Amino acid sequence: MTKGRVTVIDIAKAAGVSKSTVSLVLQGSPLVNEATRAKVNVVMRELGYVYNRGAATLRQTTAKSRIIGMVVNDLTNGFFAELAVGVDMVVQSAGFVQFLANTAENVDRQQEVIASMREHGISGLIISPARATTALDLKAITEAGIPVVTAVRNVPGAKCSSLVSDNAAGTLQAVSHLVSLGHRRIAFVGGYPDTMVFEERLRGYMEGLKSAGIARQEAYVIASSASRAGGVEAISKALKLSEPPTATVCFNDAVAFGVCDGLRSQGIEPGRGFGVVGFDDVIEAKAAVPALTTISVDPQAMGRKAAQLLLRQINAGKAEAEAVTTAVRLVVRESCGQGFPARAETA
Amino acid sequence: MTKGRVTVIDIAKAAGVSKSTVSLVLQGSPLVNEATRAKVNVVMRELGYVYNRGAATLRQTTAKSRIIGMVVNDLTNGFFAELAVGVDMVVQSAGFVQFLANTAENVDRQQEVIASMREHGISGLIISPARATTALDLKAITEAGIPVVTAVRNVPGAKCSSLVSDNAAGTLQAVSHLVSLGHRRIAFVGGYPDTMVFEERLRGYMEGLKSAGIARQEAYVIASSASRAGGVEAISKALKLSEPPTATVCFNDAVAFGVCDGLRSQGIEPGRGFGVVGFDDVIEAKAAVPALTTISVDPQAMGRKAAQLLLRQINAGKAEAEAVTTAVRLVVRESCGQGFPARAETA
DNA sequence: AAGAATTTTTGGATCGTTCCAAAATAAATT
DNA sequence: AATTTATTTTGGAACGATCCAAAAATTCTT
Repeated sequence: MTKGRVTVIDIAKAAGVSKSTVSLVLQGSPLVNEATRAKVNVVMRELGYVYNRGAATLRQTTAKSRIIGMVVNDLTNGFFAELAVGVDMVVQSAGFVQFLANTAENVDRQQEVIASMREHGISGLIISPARATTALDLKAITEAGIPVVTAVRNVPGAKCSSLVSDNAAGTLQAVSHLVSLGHRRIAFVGGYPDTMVFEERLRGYMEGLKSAGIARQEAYVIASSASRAGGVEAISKALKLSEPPTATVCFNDAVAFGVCDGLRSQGIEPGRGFGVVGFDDVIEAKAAVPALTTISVDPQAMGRKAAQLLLRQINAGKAEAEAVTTAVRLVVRESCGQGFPARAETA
Repeated sequence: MTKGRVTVIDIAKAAGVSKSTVSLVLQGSPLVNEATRAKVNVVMRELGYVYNRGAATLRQTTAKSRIIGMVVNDLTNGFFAELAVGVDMVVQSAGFVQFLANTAENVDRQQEVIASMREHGISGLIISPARATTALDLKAITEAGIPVVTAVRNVPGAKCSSLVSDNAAGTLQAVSHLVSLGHRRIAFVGGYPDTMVFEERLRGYMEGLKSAGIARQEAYVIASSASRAGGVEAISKALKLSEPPTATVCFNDAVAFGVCDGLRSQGIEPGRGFGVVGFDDVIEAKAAVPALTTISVDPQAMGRKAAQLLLRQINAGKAEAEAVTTAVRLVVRESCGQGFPARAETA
């Protein structure tokens, strides 16, 4: 409408002050007289002024763009979507905006988006790295002094903060729970063995068995894709064993659902004699039938925590790398039933 | 390390050319001699130059920030996460980055994030609006000449392009399918009646009944929240009717899953005599047991389409509002079984 | 070899903001 | 009234890139 966009100078002219004064108002400086502040604000509203943060960022040597980058390996997965939502929540209320990019586990794409984000001058980066990410991939950005927090998965050797859930503690709790219900033939199913998360969850499972005095059985560890389909596939293998398990600790909830599906297709109802425990506590876990007993990670809370960690580092100016692990807890619902052997079912 | 960041001037000095030449190289101009271009590129790499897109955008009157805004009402919902992923795909490969913000159906928050995005100079906006959004909420940004595309839900009266799936056609197909299987008592369950999407899907359902010569029954339309829990709730109401339905067309897949849960808890196995059809075709629909017959919307494809539409408008410079509806198709899987009354089940 | 035509390079000026040092104004003190 | 002190306001000069018109270097003509 009015040629070009409205700038501080237009405001200044219309309000009868200098551009410097307008700038002062913009930053909420206490130096400016209340009356003029009010006048300037009115004029800004009237002319429909919109702040040009790019120009501001350009000038300010020290200050930041108020943009944070969020890179996620698989937004299609509810867990990571929740993570992003958690980040978004605190980032938004701190007056930042988030760049969000999905890498679909593709490291090249990941590098591209990080580069692109840097061109836009992000003040910090939260990344749930693609599977094959190495410390080298993050070197450029960390060396530029931009605070980086890895979430969910960490990148060994990278000079940045990390936030991972206490995976081993989780599966250990899961095993103990199953043991307390009387189970002894407990399998660990699902997940890709070459990831650190798999390794840690498996370790917790092993420890759980050991502390219960149960001998470890090679055949009870069944890898598969970390999806519902993977769960179906894995449980069908498990049930073909000469001594099939009576319970499974699953790599994650998606796998656990698949396990339930697979059990049902064999005429076994999960939660009645057969115990299933998941990992992640995704939203559907509560609503499923039977409701899934699982290890709660609360990805949204994790996202919030990651964002807080990052913002703290941005504000501090100095990025001291911290490694934080977030606690995890067993949520008992219905998928492990009343114990094993099956006790009386109530109506 | 080196004091401050590396700028074109540093490059120019180090390469023995003027900053203008460096700028030309940056834009891939054909005016510059191949030899010097190579030299400049080498120096840029050596000094670890990163382009400052903010500065560039400031100067260029015409050009754009290469940022697009993406505002989503509920990223926690897999459907919208898929939508965002679709947008991200084409946006990324067009060399843009996306700001992504979640509004959690909160219009105030939505307005804040839009304002914030404008300050950052987005070149365009894709929005899946919060439920209570009105044309007024989008007035400021559309009037500023920024191309806007609404996706999934549209905002009546807003001067922007819109992309919605053909909801009525979808439920109509669903009803026809159920009718062809022999069903006559078909309910429509789930969803909030005050939304346009609900209205359209309901309309398709009505039309479907009508063209099959089935009388409409008030009691067979059962609203509920558009979630799994809502589905459980709605089906339990439906089953209490004196003449309970033998099939349901569900507002969306989440509701459909809830319906399946609810049926099972009453000892009815979905797909064996009782037909369930969903809407959306979320990722889990295929993997569920029984696999869900549903209307496929392919949110990711929709996201891609929305992004293409937006980019076209950004490139055209002029934002001619278009209303696009994307086709929808019935995906027959297992949740309607072999027909009604139940035919022979194969092993 | 001189001029014309072409290719390549180049200094300001500029985008919209913030910073700085200094000026203008108002209030308080002698 | 003349200072001193505190409060407000203000013009340039940045920030890092792009644009423009014009200069410099190169190649082509005759």
